[in-house]
Amino acid sequence: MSEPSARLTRAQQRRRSEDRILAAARRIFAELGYDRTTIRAVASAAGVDAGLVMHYFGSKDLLFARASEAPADELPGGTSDEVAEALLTSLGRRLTEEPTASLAVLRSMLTNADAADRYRAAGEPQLKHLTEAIPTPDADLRASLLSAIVHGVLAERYLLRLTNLADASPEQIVDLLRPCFQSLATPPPTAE
Amino acid sequence: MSEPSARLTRAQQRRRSEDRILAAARRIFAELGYDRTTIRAVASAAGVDAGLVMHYFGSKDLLFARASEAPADELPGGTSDEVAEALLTSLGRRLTEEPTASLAVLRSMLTNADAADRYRAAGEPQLKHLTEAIPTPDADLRASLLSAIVHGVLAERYLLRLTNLADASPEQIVDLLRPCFQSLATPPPTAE
DNA sequence: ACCCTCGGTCAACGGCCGTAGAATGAACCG
DNA sequence: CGGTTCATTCTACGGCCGTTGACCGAGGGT
Repeated sequence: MSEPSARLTRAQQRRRSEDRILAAARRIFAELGYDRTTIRAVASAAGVDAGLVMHYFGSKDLLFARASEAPADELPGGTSDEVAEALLTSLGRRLTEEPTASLAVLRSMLTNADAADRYRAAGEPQLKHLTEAIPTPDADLRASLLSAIVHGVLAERYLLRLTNLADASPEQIVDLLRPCFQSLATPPPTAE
Repeated sequence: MSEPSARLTRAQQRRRSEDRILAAARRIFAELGYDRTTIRAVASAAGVDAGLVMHYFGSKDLLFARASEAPADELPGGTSDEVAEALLTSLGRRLTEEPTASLAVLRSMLTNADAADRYRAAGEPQLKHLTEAIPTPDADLRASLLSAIVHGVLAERYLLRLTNLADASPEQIVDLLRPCFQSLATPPPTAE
């Protein structure tokens, strides 16, 4: 009996507004970073008043926290080769479907302590995972280098939009990086 | 008759103040990035008034431009192997002596268009150089990946200070990255 | 029909920032 | 010594921002 178009219950209204605010926040945080993003701009992009954003999310920090929530990729365990391939697959996916929420963190991490913490927290389990799979004493450094490479590529492709990286196909990037990842994940087979 | 300690000519005074302002600006821009750095903070760290900074440098943008001037590394030409090794050497040097001026750019490039342009401009000749030395059709992409790796490592070591990367010795990092760089700089010897 | 609830707006405050311009006093030059 | 230059400081303006609290009006339960 309810009209299919207009009428919304209060809960629906609220949810719709919150979703629109979060979507706008993710987009703008990812585009401008934490500092240059203003609550007023987010509100305006979401079609609401700035006061409403405060009302629902409490503060700019909390809004950023909510907007940058992103499920971390689960890397399956296994040999170092398998983990390297899994990391490549994860990178390939992130090169295919632009991960706006994690881009917000990536964009802001160099100038905002909260975002930096969030970045560390998101990367830590993956780092631990990688470290455990790499059978060398310097496993932790190797894992960190792998992480640095992944994020360096993502940053230059999506944030800096360096044309070479932005135009390349995910497969091409992944294929070029494969030997790179393998050399870091596995001890050199040359000496034995 | 001039005291060895105190008396300074006007030109000396000016030069001393400009140098102190530039040094403070480099440090703070590198630490906080463009946006969070205030002229007042730079002036205070340099022991002068904010008006003086404006008087000498004209604007915050111009101050940033002056503070982030850094001579680019010249990469010698040669085979792809040699260029890869030269890039590694350059990275090793930047891991040994912290390059404050380029850290200011690195810190700010994700949130400031000027810094992003400066970053592109600084990297472009090196990229061209790398591209010319790599004998594959996808040389430009390979060069960009190499650049992304270098800057990813620098950012995580100096800006994010991820402990694994911050504690490692430059030699260790360079050695681990060598096969990585070689695999990107040279076509795979497997297929032939 | 009543009234409480609550989504939403509006106007304002206090703070920090980049920047401009007047004022001061010492260094320089004749 | 007198006047000019110039390094330096002080004060203030206008703007943007995060945040607040009063206010409005339409649900929605009873």
